[in-house]
Amino acid sequence: MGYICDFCGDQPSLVYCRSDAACLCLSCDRNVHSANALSKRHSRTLLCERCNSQPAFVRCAEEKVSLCQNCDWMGHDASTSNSTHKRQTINSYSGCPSSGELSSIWSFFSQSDSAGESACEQELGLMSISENIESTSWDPTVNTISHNSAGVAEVNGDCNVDKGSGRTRTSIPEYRPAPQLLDQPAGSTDTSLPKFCPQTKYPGLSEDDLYDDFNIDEVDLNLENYEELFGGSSIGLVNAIQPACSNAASADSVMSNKTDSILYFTTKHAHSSLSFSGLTGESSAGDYQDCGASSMLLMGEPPWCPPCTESSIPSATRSDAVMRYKEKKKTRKFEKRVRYASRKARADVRKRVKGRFVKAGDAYDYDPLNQTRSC
DNA sequence: CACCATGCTGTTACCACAGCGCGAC
DNA sequence: ATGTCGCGCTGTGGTAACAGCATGG
Repeated sequence: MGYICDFCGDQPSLVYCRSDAACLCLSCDRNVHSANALSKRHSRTLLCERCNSQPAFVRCAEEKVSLCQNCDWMGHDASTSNSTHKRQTINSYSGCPSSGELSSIWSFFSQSDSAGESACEQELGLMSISENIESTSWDPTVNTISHNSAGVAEVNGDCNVDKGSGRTRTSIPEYRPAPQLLDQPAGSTDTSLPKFCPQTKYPGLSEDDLYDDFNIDEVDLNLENYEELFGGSSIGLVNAIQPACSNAASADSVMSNKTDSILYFTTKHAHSSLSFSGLTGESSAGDYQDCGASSMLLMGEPPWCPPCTESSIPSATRSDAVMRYKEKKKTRKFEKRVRYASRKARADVRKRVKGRFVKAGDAYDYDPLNQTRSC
């Protein structure tokens, strides 16, 4: 990733698509993400101009560079004079925005960066998460779990109203093109810094839908069933997170509300880099940084995690949400995705000894075709 | 409370080989 | 520039082995 567009391999990359884990030039970004409805839902943001590999989440007004969380920390450490630099959050976007719309989100974004209007822009030139929101079945009150949902731009500005149901989404702030200036210096990190991460979209239960096209499946590979999601096997993960959370609720209180905390983790996991299992003590925050979500595991309390999870969510609402979540999971398909049907076909008929493939002609104890033994 | 045995669940390695990708020519 | 060849790697499923956790004594 980085420097050159992953798609065309020609133009400098400018945009990072977390769904595709790809760095794209603006032109390819439009082309790729205008392909279908699912790709339009991909959340994209600018590419970090320092490391050229991570999604940027903040714009340093002084240095005029877009930075990922890691580079921001490195460059604006409290011990340096740079810590006083004014920085502006960089919102992510979905859909197929025009350069003008990008400029409206990112005041620093120059329309000259773009290569002109595409057919996609002319036809679909709106960025929106409304489609995603509509698809969610979660109660809006559940979404109040997250309070930092300003991360996604809503150009048509009606995100507070669920078009499908007409319900008011009080928890989702209206998009304001005016830049958010970060007044606090980066040095006062611990608790404040992760909270302004704009990349984290609606990390409540509705994430399930927002990232349905790719993330949840990957989560499901690791957390196959509901019992595991809500049961003890995740305790270790939560406990692993816990020591890093300087001001988070105690592990006991977290686990006392298993459903919610595991859902928090699940959605975070869905947001963060694809594999969590490889996280070791030697790993740095930057290694697992996905602009906030994953690094927050290391750096502090997630911004969407309310100080008191137990009291802020009515138990009826929670159980209602859990019930819907269970139903939804039930309807999902967890079939293993076979990439090469021909290989599967061969494996299906291959003779085995204790489950292992044997050479053709050798003795076997299992024949998938006729269930007989050769010896 | 600590320890141990038992049972259950989830993960991983193993095997052969067709087919794919890539470099060399 | 294009086609051919050879080599190395990948991925496929059932099973055993192993790890980890929960429970009861």
